[in-house]
Amino acid sequence: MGRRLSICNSIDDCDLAILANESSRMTVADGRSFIEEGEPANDFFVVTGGRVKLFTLLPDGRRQITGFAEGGDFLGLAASTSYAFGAEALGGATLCRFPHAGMQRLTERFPSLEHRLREEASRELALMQARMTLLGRKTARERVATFLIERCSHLDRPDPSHTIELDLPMPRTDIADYLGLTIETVSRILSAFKKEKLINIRSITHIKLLDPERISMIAEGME
Amino acid sequence: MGRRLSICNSIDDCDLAILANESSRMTVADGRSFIEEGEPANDFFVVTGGRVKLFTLLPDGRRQITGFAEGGDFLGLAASTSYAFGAEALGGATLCRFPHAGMQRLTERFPSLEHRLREEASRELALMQARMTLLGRKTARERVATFLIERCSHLDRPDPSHTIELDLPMPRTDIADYLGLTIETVSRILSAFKKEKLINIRSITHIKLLDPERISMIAEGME
DNA sequence: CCATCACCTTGACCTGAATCAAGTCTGGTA
DNA sequence: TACCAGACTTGATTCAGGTCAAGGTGATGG
Repeated sequence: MGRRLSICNSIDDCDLAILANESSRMTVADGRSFIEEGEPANDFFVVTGGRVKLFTLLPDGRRQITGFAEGGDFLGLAASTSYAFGAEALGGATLCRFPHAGMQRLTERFPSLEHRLREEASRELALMQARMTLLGRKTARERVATFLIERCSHLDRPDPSHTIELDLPMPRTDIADYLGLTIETVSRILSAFKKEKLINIRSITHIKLLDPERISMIAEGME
Repeated sequence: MGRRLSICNSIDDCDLAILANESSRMTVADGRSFIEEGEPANDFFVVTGGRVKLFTLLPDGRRQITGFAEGGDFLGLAASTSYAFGAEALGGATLCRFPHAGMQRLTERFPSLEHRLREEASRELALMQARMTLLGRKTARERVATFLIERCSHLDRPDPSHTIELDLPMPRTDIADYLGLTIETVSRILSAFKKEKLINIRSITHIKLLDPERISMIAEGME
């Protein structure tokens, strides 16, 4: 997710008035949820600011975070009649909401938009494929390493130097639920990485990768 | 996957000649692979007969099976420039191959096809969401139960009676790699289910669900 | 009709990550 | 400056599932 063309770009002669007509802006406060898993799916969303987490729940409360979304990301493709996931703001977010009906009017007027949506879905599918491998086959160390590397690709300016400064805007609980681990395990492994001089933990949210190369290797199970 | 409309149905005045022009049939023998992960993605595929497994690999050979596909299923959406997965026949399969260029000609002529592809991708996304929860948060028992229930939905005639006969066309190794377990664990849990009178194991590939209701409960972690 | 081989099951044991249980750190409040 | 609450870390212990190691089973061929 992140840093790629917004859906507007697929509308060559992008008539922004029409686009605005079919959508409405909304603001979601930290921790507030705006998509309920299983509810009828009536809207698409585009994240315009802040961050959002997507998740599914088991009846007893176990949670799997299936993705984080930020500015420019598209939400709601993983839904037929009802949403296959819940979504909730992570530190406050602003969204653009597109009712399905309106989106359909848009795709009729701008056929390339439909193609754009498919591309978006494909990209998401490819990511999920990798995430299934992470959840099904990687060790805890590999998962955390993968997570760190993944976060790097969300940076605006991929630092040219050898060390990379990372901001982890989500609490450990979310990282754990994203990686299929417990918070304790995530914490322990970050501590271990620190002891191994792979990272510096400047604060809870701010981490510096001292050896991104090596962390990538660990992420792929090739350490 | 399975038992839903083929892409042809989105072509209202379906000109089969045109469709045939843009595609080629192929046969893949048992165990032969026809998509290599990471290779440039030039084709879409539709499974017309037999079965296929999709998977990703880690460098050391660990494998995650990300899905099984059968008649009518569409392959290749989870790809941008290169395939995000490998694919291999499971007991022999026949496929229809659509080069991207040809597919593009088709979507130009039949715009609703593009929509159909997006729907297909959405459906797949929703399935993957559930599978991530399985891999990240479910116990081995829950995974195997989920697998059995999932297989039911692939049956032609969902048996009206209370017990359901299932055919598992894939070896234990594939089930294990699909569920993120080992073959031993899969085997043990099937034996446990048998001992608990939840299933009968008539042969390696043929299983009878004696209490589908209860198995569903286990699958959702509510036993 | 037996041998073989591939696949599956079962058992014994081990281990990575979960669970349970203290601490510690941080930032907000008074 | 001290207090508090919530989030994080760390340690001790447990346990689900993995690993290692025999057996079983059933389809194929000699």
